[in-house]
Amino acid sequence: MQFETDIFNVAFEAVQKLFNVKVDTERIQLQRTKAEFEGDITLVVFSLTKISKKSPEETGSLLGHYLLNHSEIIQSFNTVKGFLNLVIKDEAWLHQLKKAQQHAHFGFAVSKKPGTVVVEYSSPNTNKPLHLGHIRNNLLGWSVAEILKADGNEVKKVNLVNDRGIHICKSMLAWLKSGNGETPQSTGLKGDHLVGKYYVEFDRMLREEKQLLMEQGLSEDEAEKKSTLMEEAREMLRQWENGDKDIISLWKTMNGWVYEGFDVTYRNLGVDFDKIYYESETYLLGKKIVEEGIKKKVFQKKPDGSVRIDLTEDGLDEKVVLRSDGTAVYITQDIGTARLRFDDYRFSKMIYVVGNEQDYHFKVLKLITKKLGYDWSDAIYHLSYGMIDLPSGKMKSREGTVVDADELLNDLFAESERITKELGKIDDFGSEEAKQLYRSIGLGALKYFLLRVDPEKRMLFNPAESIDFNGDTGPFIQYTFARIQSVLRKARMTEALCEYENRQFSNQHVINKEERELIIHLLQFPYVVHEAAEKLSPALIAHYAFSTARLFNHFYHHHSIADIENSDTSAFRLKLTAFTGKVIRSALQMMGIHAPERM
RNA sequence: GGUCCCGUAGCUCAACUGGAUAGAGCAUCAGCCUUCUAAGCUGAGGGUUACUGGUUCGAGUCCAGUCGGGAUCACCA
Repeated sequence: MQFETDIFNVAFEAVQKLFNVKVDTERIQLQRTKAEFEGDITLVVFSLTKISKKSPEETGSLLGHYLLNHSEIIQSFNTVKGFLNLVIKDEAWLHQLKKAQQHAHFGFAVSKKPGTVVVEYSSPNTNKPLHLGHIRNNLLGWSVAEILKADGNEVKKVNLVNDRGIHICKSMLAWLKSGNGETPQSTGLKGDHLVGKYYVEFDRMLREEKQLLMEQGLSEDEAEKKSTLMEEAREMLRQWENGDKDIISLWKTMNGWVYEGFDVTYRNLGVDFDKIYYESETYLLGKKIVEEGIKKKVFQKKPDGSVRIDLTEDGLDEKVVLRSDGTAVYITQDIGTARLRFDDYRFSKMIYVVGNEQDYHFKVLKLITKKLGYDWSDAIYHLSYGMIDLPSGKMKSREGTVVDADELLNDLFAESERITKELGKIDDFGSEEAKQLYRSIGLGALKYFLLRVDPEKRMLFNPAESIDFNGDTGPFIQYTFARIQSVLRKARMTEALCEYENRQFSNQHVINKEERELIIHLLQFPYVVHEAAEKLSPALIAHYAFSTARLFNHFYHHHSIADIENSDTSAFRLKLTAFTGKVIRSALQMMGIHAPERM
């Protein structure tokens, strides 16, 4: 918060002088004053009454007088119960505003922090197309990485493609059995969708087989074990790990289709990576580490051939790290991948953006790396985000209740086109320019919708209502930006005002209520960015961007910015408007949302 | 069953390390475009923060219990 340290220091000194005690720093609590009271910053004095041995009102009043006399920036104060509300001088705000406006990258950290932060996100399986849940993951990961960069961190975005394992074999097997040589070219299907079709097909065939077995009196578990299809899939995985030429070749082909499809979706979403890891390239290292771990007695080889780790003492269970047939499981490769990453980046922190359904997995991963003696184990952090629910419940790919990423994007682009055309504000745009705008508005709606919610919390998406373009939405913020640019454009074409950028205002410039509120809010931006980075929460940026837009619109409707008699006031307001635009653009940028000049 | 997470307005979400009268948007109702973009602005109604107790100057926030929802405890990922 702006002026926090200034006031803190004087308050600290005040307590010492007035009550003759050196206080613990946490006793001095500062916060923004609530809107319904007069003041900008509030000192909560309850915790100081024990020291002052006076009533909260009296304590506040004594401190208030001291602060008023010893701080340059305080205009006045009032006490309500145990709250000491401080009014900061307008000239102090204006002074800060001037400094902020001169800042080339206001809101972004000035100095670099030591160390490298690795952010893993996306991490798709190559057996099915991306859905809404993956979109939340991608946008969260991307945005968290950008926010960390803005806060001065060296950041590497990495993706871990889960390109091997039993699930891929299922798609391959189904394609071999009933694919008739279909390809993306022959079907016109996007590659990831084609492969996904066969993953679903495998599941259908398996259910059929299990049904037959269960009719013979087997339980579901037994049926799964007895299933010849499952056995074939497992056999395929063994052949794959043995490097069987045909299997590898088919695997390469089908994964290739998926990657082409993913690339399109990633491009649409505007996410990118510094490095892509493939499980097929890390699982062997994982297996090697497991072998070493057996010697170190971290893992135990069981009579059935499987390798396990006993985590019961840590409150968890016994965990398999290698199957009895020697093949690797999920955690095996994750151990290898983590180690490889450390060798690559020597990270000071590694953030895994992965859904909360895997909380257990990451507890295990952290524990295993710890037991293996890796000191970077503590640097592992699981950014665990909530699932997206539909009104009907959880999304399930097998039951076809998923919201497909590509479909959703296209729907949003179409909706944005419809609304834009209806409003008719960009009728002079060329078709390509218009198309770009439809995309950026559709994406703005989607990204804001997903990022505004606290990552930890699960959220609800209603396909029937889809995503709004009015109110607390991305397009509202984009619209406010476009409106700002429009005002500035007009002013630049006015002879009396075109020089507004070069005009300097005095700290004694008189400001109104709406301007004051907006200025104070704008000056919070760097603190918000810092907090968002600490909490790894793009939601804080989203809320901030929204309230910035709301405050600006409020100001806009109460005062005329450009066409007024007084050119000093006008120049001041134009500069304030331009600065607001800059802050909004930076905030949107951290969420990957484009700020359009017109819409 | 064990472990963990969640329950805030009709709906979707806020509420800084415990702080003042729990805030926004959507939806509903009533207003505002001869003026810088109405994807906007102004106003109204809407709450026992699931429930019961406790901790204290103060609890949506912390603790215990109850009810309701979810995740996980795979030789799936």
